[in-house]
Amino acid sequence: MNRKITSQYQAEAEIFKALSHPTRLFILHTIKEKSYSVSQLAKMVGIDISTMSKHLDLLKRYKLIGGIKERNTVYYQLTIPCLFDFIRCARKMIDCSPECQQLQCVPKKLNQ
Amino acid sequence: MNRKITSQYQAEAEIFKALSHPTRLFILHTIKEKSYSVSQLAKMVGIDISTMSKHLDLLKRYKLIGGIKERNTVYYQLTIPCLFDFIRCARKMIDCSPECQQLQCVPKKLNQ
DNA sequence: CAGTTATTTGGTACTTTTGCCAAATTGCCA
DNA sequence: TGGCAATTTGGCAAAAGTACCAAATAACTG
Repeated sequence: MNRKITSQYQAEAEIFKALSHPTRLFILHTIKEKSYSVSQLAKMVGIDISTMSKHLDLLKRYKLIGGIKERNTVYYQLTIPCLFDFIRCARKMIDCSPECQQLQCVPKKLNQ
Repeated sequence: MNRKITSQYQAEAEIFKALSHPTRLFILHTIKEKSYSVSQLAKMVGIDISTMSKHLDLLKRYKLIGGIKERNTVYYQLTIPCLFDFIRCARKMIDCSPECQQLQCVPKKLNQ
């Protein structure tokens, strides 16, 4: 059954993995309003340009962002507008715990 | 600035990381309707019980699931009901690409 | 209490991810 | 064409994640 589960959830897991690094979340939030170049983003975060390039490449591979080349600078921008509906959704979930307690949707008997 | 970004997006990134493994997504979907024990889940996936225990522990650390002990078996269940609103939301995003093309929300000039 | 069952923890090996440096590539401009 | 600027790629080392086995723990049962 291992194979079956893998194929079913692999793709989904990979998207989450793409979103599972602070720098990449920063990128997505930062280029939401305005495109930035690789070196601009690298400077903002304080990491090597090549490292930033690789983060951007990863996001590009999952079609979350895309780059537009002007002269010899690549400006990155969001490809999927609904990405932020999603992230808003994620935050709602993350903040859910207290709400959950109000709504009493925590399992009745939790061992500690 | 590195520090600032880390603190701001670290927590969010960690939640995504918790969701970035096929087995853990399987767990969440499987215990949605009905609680299962560690060994039951391990058998379904076809991995070692100790490995499954560690996946469950990770999800528990992020308060996504909780365990109820009956006799000497621990049954795991979802803690956050809105988790699936979120996952539905994630799937919508993942399936977004074709929609996006219809809606022409792909950047105008994408270099390949 | 001794044995059994279920889970967790510790240890180890393997793989993947991340980040830097250096080198290669691409495209502009004099 | 030669040099410059921006980005990408390759290589390596450190860190993190994953999976197994074996041992430890916890809780029931005779």
